[in-house]
Amino acid sequence: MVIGITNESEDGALSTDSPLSNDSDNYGGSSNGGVVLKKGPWTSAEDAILVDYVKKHGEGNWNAVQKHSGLWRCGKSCRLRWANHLRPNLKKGAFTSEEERVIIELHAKMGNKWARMAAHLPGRTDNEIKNYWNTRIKRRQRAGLPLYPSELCLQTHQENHLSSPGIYGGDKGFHDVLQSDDYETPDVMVDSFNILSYTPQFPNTSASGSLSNGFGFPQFHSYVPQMVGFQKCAEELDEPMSDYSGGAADEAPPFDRAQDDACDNKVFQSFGLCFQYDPDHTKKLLPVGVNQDSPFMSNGNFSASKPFAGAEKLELPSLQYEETGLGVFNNAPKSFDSFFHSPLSGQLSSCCPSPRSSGLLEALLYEAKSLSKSDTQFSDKVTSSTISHGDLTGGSSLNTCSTEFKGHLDPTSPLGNSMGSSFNRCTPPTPTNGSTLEEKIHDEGWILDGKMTFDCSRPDEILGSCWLEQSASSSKKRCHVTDAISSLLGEDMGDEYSTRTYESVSNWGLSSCAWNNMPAVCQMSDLP
DNA sequence: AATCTGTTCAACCGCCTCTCC
DNA sequence: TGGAGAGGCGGTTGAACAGAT
Repeated sequence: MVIGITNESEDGALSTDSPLSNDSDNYGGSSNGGVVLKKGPWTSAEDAILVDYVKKHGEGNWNAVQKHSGLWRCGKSCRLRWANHLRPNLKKGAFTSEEERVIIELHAKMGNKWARMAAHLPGRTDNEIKNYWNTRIKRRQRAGLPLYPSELCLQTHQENHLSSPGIYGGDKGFHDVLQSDDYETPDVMVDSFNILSYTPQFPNTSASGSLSNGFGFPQFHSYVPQMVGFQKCAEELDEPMSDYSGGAADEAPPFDRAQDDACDNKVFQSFGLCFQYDPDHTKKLLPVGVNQDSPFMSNGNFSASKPFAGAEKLELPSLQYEETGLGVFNNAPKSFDSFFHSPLSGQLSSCCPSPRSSGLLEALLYEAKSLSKSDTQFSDKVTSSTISHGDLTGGSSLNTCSTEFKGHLDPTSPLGNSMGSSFNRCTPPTPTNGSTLEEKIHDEGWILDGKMTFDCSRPDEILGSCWLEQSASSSKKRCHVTDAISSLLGEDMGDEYSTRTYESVSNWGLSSCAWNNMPAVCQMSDLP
């Protein structure tokens, strides 16, 4: 049976004898036992009916509203309307600065627990908060700002540092976490205001004296090229880089000194991945706090869906902060220094503002532009860097990148997969030959053919030796790259940028090496 | 003035948990 | 104990609006 729907004028006045419904043609409706329930915007008449009903019967039993009031709305819709718009004591209007502050704090601690957050903000609804947050995310993303104020990060970090020795100092290595077959996101259940955070542990790194703790802010989950920004900020602060990289045990990095917001932001934006620095160079500078549970890091992206404090059962990411998914290199200060002091780094920092809110495409363009400006100098590095750093590997087994590469492309990679996610996110158009970009990589060998050994810890070398040199020495491969990038970006953009963006692609690979915990030296051999 | 693009926010949907029988 | 219903929650959508071109 379909109940007849009457129409209601725009002002809510009923045009027929029933206040219910109407407009179902416009907004559709769901069938509930043959009754077509109205959907879409509520009219004032419907609101009045609902308010009247609640006054008489109280909240709850929403499915009974329809029966008792004749309001042709499903119970859920009634509940939502009441909770979000009709219930008393609702605050309307923009959030106050205090409310915003609370939201930010709460989100840092809770993640996307809108309802729980709303409980701390009288008069505000979860929907409001959710909308606000999503808007804020976009806004800050556009502005290239971190989601959370640095003070909050620092505060939270300090709390983390103090409150979670078991996590930071745990025995379970990051390898274990990452590589266990049954890896799963660790749950960190905490009291809402007693924050614990989870940061994966890395092997061969001391719980103290590493930058992991110091940089264990999600904001620092970025990528190496952007570290130049960090350096720059350090310079502005008159703080030599060594102060950071060689910090004493338990010494928090002096981010609290970066009071200047602009600089502060630079710092926080600049460090995506966190590195653990081993001063004796025998250990790798490993990405630390590559915490996929972080709201900032998932799939190499900034995710706002999770509290960086690690509260709550952690969720899959929902969005954002598409960080430039570029390289992650894991090595000791030499790499830092060489990178920082390389012409490339200088130009990167000085010429090309990092696309903070960029996604893969932006990252590509950014990288392309950056690298194009440093081509001359950079090429020098390229031609001299095809070396193997076996000394860094110790007894590490060498993995062929053909194997690892598949891992990189695995969107389920627990570390979020800079490369896999990049490809998967972008889902490049099918290249002309019908294969995907990934397939091109494998099948046509424009990346991997030939024997090649490179040091994953040396992005400059990888960029040079693996990709650039290959490309430089083989017009064919360069063309392949060009084609692939064109496919990825679309013909127009690809034409413009592809001759540069193969460097970026190499960064993805590099990033993936680190993220997938590859040995420091990756051997590209025996590949098609 | 028309069109395009971005933003905001109300509402819906699907999934999950809880409660009751 | 398990199934059904109700409610809650978070993600997503799309209309309305505003600003830019």
